[in-house]
Amino acid sequence: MTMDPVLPALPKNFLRPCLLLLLREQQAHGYELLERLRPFGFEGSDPGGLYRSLRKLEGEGLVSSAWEPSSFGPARRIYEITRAGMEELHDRAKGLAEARRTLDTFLGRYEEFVALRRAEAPAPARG
Amino acid sequence: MTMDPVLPALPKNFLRPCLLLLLREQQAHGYELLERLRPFGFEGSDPGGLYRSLRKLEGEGLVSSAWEPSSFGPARRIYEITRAGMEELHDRAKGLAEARRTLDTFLGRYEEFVALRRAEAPAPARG
DNA sequence: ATCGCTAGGGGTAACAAGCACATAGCTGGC
DNA sequence: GCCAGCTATGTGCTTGTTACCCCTAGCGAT
Repeated sequence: MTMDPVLPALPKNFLRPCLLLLLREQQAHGYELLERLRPFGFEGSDPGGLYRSLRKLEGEGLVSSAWEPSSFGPARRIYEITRAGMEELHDRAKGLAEARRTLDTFLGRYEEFVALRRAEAPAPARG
Repeated sequence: MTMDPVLPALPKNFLRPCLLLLLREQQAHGYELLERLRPFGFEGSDPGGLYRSLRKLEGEGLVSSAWEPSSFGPARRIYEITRAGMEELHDRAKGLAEARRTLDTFLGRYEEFVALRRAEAPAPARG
């Protein structure tokens, strides 16, 4: 059944550009990114996927990492965006801007039809 | 390599809501939908996926179909949206509106950073 | 009958997402 | 020492989606 109330319907590989953007704003380790990802629709879940994605980005040379020995807990792997990663981010941003335009088209036509409906049948069950 | 110039990065199940919207505007057969889908970022490709999606929608009761005997070519299957399909469309539209908000967040922060950059290093190579 | 067009459909391999589970280091209590 | 609990990083497994390429069938014209 899988009955979600609204379900986000985020873009396809959205996690990757989000990570690149966040790392561009500020280098970080995975656990921290998990928190900073929330405003982008990732509800704090799935650390596994996050780390996997980070390792993949590193494998592609888009981010680099180094261990940081922590004095109060286990060592962390600090991720940093590379120059190639920034270029990738630019490209993805272009694609996402286009996706937004497409979404606008969709939502525009959707709402247009809703408005039309309302005009045809005003106050269907009222009074 | 598979280097797409921009790559659309559309939402995950975007085809489905698009089909529902198009069928809500006007009933149609598959081949026609293939054309009408273009403004939504589907470059006329993959008829297979389209038909599969349509059959699935029908299996879920969101669209219904009937054969229309054509006098000048092979018969076509005409698809029509059902009431359940319209409700599904409403739900998806909510989700997509949320996705657009998320995209706005992303692009806002992205451009913010780009602008900041430009302020730091104004006119790098300009006569 | 066969070619070419329109229309509808299937198979599959690659990839992404989601979920649970495993590992490892450190701190604090006993 | 030892165990519990926290932080931090990671792996495995199972599904879902996507993308690509191929196949069938009806019809009109040659």
